Amino acid sequence: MTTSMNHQVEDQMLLISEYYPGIYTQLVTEQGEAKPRRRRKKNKGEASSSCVRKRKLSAEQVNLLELNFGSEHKLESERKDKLASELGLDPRQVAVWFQNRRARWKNKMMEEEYSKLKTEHDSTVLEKCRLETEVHLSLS
DNA sequence: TTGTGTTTTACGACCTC
DNA sequence: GAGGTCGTAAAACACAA
Repeated sequence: MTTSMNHQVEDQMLLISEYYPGIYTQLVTEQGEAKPRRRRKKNKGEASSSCVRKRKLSAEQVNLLELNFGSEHKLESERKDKLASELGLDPRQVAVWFQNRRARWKNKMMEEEYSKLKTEHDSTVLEKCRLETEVHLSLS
């Protein structure tokens, strides 16, 4: 737990734009023309037919994954294979875990950035009000 | 219990390099 | 073509009523 806390602090010290330079522009398509994504078909194949249910990763597996994510958010294939064999997982699972983890991290960073901007905005509005009152008083 | 909201795992579609 | 993001399905989990 303490290590993941350290990673959280490290995370906060990095600017989100360093990792995702196009983070904001990616949200809006060019000309605002959003192409509707096609719906994913349900996988009637492997998972359901072979009764392989989605299972949660163990705490140890998650710990090791978090540790790796803390040191590097991107996953090269060599590292992916190594991690997968260490954890007894499919390399695909490791890749998916990293994808999802990056998405969660990005959301967290966005939330932090939003609340930071909101605080700045609020204090600016307050200052504007203060200055307006000051001008008002000096004119009357 | 069970209904409901949230989180986690997984994947398809699309994008970028 | 490999590996990324995005959006979403569905299982797993938490928890109030």
